[in-house]
Amino acid sequence: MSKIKITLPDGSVKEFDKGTTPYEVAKSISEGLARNVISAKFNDKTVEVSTPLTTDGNLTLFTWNDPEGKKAFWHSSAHLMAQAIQKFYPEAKLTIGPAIDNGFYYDIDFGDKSFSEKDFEKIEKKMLEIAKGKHEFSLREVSKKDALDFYKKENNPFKIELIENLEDGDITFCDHDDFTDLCRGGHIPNTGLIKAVKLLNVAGAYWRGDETKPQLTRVYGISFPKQKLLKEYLEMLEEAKKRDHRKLGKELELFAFSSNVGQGLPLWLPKGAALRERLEDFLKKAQKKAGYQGVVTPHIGHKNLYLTSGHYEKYGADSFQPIKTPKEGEEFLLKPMNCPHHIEIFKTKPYSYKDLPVRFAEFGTVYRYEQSGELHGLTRVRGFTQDDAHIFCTPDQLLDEFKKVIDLVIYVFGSLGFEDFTAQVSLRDKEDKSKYIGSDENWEKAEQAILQAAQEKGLDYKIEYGEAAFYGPKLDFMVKDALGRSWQLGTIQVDYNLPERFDLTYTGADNKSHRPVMIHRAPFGSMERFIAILLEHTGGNLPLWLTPEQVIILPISEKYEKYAKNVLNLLQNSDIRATIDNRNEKIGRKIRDAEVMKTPYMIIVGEKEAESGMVSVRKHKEGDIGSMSIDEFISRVKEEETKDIKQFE
RNA sequence: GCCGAUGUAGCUCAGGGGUAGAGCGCUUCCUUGGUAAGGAAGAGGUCACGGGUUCAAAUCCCGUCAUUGGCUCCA
Repeated sequence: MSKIKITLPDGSVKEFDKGTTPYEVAKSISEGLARNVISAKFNDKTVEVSTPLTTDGNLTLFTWNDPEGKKAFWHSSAHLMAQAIQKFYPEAKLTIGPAIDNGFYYDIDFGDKSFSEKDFEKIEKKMLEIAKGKHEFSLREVSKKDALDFYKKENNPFKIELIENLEDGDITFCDHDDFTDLCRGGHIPNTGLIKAVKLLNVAGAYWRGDETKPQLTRVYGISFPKQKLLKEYLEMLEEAKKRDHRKLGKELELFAFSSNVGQGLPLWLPKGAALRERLEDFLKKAQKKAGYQGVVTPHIGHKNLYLTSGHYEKYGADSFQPIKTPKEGEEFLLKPMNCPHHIEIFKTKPYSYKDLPVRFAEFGTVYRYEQSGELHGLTRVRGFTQDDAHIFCTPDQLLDEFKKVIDLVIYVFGSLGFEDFTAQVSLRDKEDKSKYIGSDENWEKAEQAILQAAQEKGLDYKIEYGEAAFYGPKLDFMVKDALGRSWQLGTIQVDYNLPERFDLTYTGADNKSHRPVMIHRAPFGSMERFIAILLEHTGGNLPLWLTPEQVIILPISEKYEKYAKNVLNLLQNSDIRATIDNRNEKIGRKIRDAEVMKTPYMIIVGEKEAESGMVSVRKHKEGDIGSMSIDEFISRVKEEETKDIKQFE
């Protein structure tokens, strides 16, 4: 029998009989690995653990602890779920059922039947029941004709469409138990490994993600090889709910919504407004150092402005509609972005190349008509404030300016503890250029500038095609919320096109007119979304320099209120945000309430303190940290307040 | 916008064809208490809104609005 050489990830090469399976390779390494191996990759192609290997190559074995292992596990679970669902809904037409980051889903056309959460329990039960049968997943090749015949018999147009787009010879079916599905592979050995199952939710999803195509029912679920892991996962979800910014915003009295004002229009309560202001001040300070100049522009702009910019053509129909002046019938739009206004500021005077770059910054509030179903807490709203700025520079300055903005974004993120962001370079859709304005040449230059800047800054970025703005490519900084959903916060965009549309010029050293390049940028992205994500990351335990109330003074009884007031004055003189809790409550109660409100420091004052002129300090979550002089306490707070914030250089 | 779910007191929620409940919060009184909930009394709700079915609707049905999980979208 001929032999094949298998290279393992550690570089070791072993010889096996031709036709050896990954499972057998695992077994040759250790029994334990063989028990746990659930998926494998051979020469960068996902294979089944039972696939016979017939050539030399690199083999990687995966267990549940590898992301690839989980993927195979969840993908297999999707098959199982589809099978269980078809037991109750024989007419349901299956489409696709992939693994996702946390679990799996299957998109199913239930026809005129409906499927809802009420059905979850019976499906879960059925899945576990089938799983116990330890049915093997086995992959087999089928001809295109046979595959089409199979689904024609089932009258499933979705699978037929999928198969029609596949090459003959490249089509495989996966069987387990009495269930067969079109599938390219990547399964666990058998259903028996699936020990715990939970369906999570149902949602509508368009076939192939296309709004114009039929809507299917997407059933989400998750599964585990141990019951305990499911329990832990559900507990994790519960914990994440506690960090939901919508819940924290209510509890900490930061913001609210009112249907009388309108959906997606946040109301900032005093504590939230003050929090925003501190963030704004923080950025303003850094921007001042970086050579930005503040500007202020109105909340509306003439429709012509957006006709010129191209925004009207692109978004006009999906925006809040123009406001008209009563007599002249002139049309104004609520501004959906600040760029055209800043461009008009640039145009108020002629520029020499010596004047550039100019950087106009504004915390500009904008209004966008987001479809009602897209609104989400503070992360997706209809009225929000961008920490916006536009840099107008010469083409020569572009790279350097762009890199400086990257520094600023990273400074902002670092100061607020967002270490695990993803940098995403958003480029044009290669296939469909009609969605964008401007020449190929301009786009080429702009995209190259971003890529070069990102590389030179050593950013670990990924490229997404089709995610660019219509006027230029972007570098986006994405951060996840408590539930792992990714949100774009900071953004930097290069724009050769709007300067052209608005005919912006500066005079060069050659005394000729030249076209400046624009950088659009917002390190926070928007105040609303940034604060939302900040709350979810900190669980509401904001850093001391940001937190609404830094210190609460808790008198033991009303006898010590006078001393408490003295302490309050001293703290306030040192710009420490403090209040007194002078309710007629016991100290234990006051402490509990302050802990619940996540107030970082509690000062307890009673007879001892009033006599000695000291304060007893308790730190949130940590408890009593002893007594100290008021001066000592003040310097402690001041020190902690500044330790998170380094100056922007 | 689409598919699904939800909407009961300021908050968190239970209930459910016969006219409204709890805990917390709030008000008043008692208590002046040393590191996570002191005690008592009281006020507070056209059960989101609009229709329909019914002798009777907060409850069932339809619509609207809002919230929410996704999809689509995101200048």
